[in-house]
Amino acid sequence: MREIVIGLVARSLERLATEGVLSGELAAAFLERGAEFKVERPREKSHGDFSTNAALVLSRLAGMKPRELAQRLLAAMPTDQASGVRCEIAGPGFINFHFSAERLRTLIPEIASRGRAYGRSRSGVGQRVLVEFVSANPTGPMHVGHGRGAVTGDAIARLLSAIGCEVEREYYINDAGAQIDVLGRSVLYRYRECLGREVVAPPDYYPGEYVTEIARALIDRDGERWLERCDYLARDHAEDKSGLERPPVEVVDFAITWVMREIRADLESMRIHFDHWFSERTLHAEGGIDRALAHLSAHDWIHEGVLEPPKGREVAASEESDNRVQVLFRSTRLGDDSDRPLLKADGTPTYFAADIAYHFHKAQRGYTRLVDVWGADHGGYVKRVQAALEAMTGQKDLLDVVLTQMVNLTQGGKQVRMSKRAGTFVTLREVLDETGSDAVRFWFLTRSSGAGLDFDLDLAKSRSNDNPVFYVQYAHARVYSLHAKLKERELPEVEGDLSRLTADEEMNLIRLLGLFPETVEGAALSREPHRVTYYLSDLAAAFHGYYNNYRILDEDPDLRGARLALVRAAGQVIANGLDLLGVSAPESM
RNA sequence: GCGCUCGUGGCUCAAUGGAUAGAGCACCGGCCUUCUAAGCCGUAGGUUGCAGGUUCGAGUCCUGCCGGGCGCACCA
Repeated sequence: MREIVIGLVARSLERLATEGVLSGELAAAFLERGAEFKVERPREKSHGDFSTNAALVLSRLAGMKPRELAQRLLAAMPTDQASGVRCEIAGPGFINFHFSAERLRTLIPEIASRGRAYGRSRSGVGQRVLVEFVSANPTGPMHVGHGRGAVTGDAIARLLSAIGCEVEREYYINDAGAQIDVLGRSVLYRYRECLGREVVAPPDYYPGEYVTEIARALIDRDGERWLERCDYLARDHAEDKSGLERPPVEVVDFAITWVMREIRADLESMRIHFDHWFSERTLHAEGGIDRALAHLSAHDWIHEGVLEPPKGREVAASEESDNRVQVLFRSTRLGDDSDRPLLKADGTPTYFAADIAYHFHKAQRGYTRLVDVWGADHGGYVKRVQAALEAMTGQKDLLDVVLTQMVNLTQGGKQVRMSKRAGTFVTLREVLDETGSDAVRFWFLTRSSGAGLDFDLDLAKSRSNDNPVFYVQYAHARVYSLHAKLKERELPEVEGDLSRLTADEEMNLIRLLGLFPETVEGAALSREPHRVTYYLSDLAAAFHGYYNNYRILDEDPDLRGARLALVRAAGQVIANGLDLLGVSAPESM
């Protein structure tokens, strides 16, 4: 619908320009500046279905008062009775567009014929987008926060596909680095323990029960084969960590594989599928990091220097080793507040170095756009990674980063404490088992990702109208129940007479249906899936309100057919919207 | 100290720079025994943290404060 109005305004502008209302030079500028006008949905209903500020924006250029220009535009507007669109000038020079009831009703057959495609568009055609999300370290099971990132990333990917982008999903596996050694050592610690050998907990280890499970599985596979490789765990290393050996690669791989299998299973139960699983190790192995550093170096983005310690922050006594010369990336040139280290003292790359090499790798794969979904605790890295990408590719704004805030679990109004230390750590798996994928997915998308989120376990699984997931899904199920009722009563399927739809509720419902494509496009472009969630709640409310006040299965077949057609269109849009969120649309509940 | 982020009715949150800032809970008032579920309809509730600025027009953009969250060394 919005396209129709944009088209009207554009043609009117062209006509004004070519009819010589404006001089040739002005006309060209006029048309170009015409791109700046907006067609939007007025908040105030009496202002019509759409409104444009074209006359306000272009009045200075035209040398006319806004209202005068609006008059000219209006006169040149190719609308007539048949178009079903009426326009008028209002306020300081807005042009408002009203769709006739007849014109609005044509949406119903349009939705019916487009079916699942209604809401999809082609504005993103030609874009190749890589969405990287989750990327949880393979050192333990996914927790609720990872779940939010997973759902957000997947919904963004779905939205981008819906506007015609070519989308791929990628998971970056941090299977290199110190935390992996800690994982391996944690497994060996439990391994010795399970085999009844003397053992002292190493200084750093993962305490979760899953580590013991991995250790048992390792025993099942390899028996006592690794015992002599972990003698050192019989000694205390709290004082001197130098005796800690690196765990054997076979053990580490076993553990990573085990954890990743769990993670994949969790993702699978949320119906999230990745196109690529990118291993940090392969990046190291294939020389990706050296390549990235060389690339930076060649363009003078690297220097050796000394970093100032951050001010106002306590420096742990053991950590003071300042004034050390290190290899730095000149991120300050691109607005970062400090240069960032690329190599550690021992010459091995920092995590940051690996990360920019990874993003360089992504950029070289030919995507027109990269989207990353990170936890808010990584917010401090956005600028430096973007800066590095800009330095390496010369492209600004190649990478969009969406940050997701914390999830607070509540039950019965009380907060469920999540604490690794206390062992009351709530995994995503537990929440999925408790409430199901639909509830988790929908609920995680009920807030903008930058805002904290309360997840009420009791409410999320309740079958009540206070539960937004239930409320929306139930609206969809009701459409199907009407069909069942129709058959039960042996009423004939008739086409109905759409002109019988005249009530305010009916018109409002149709208008809402027309809003769906714009909502999808806006959500995709701004990477804000919660807009769809809000939209669906609004639509479901309008649907339920209508259902409660009007008898859909009216005695009069013409009216009944028309109402059924409207309700069916609403059901289609709800199904399409839920699909964008990855939530099922049940036919009965 | 610095960076990111958020600040909107009592509560939880919406609002591509547009006209009179919207929902849902809760509250209050009314209706209801009807296609699937104790539901439905309505009223009221606001100086958008504060102060400036840009603009024809600011919750939205800029600057400075105040407050919450997250982060800040060769950890990933």
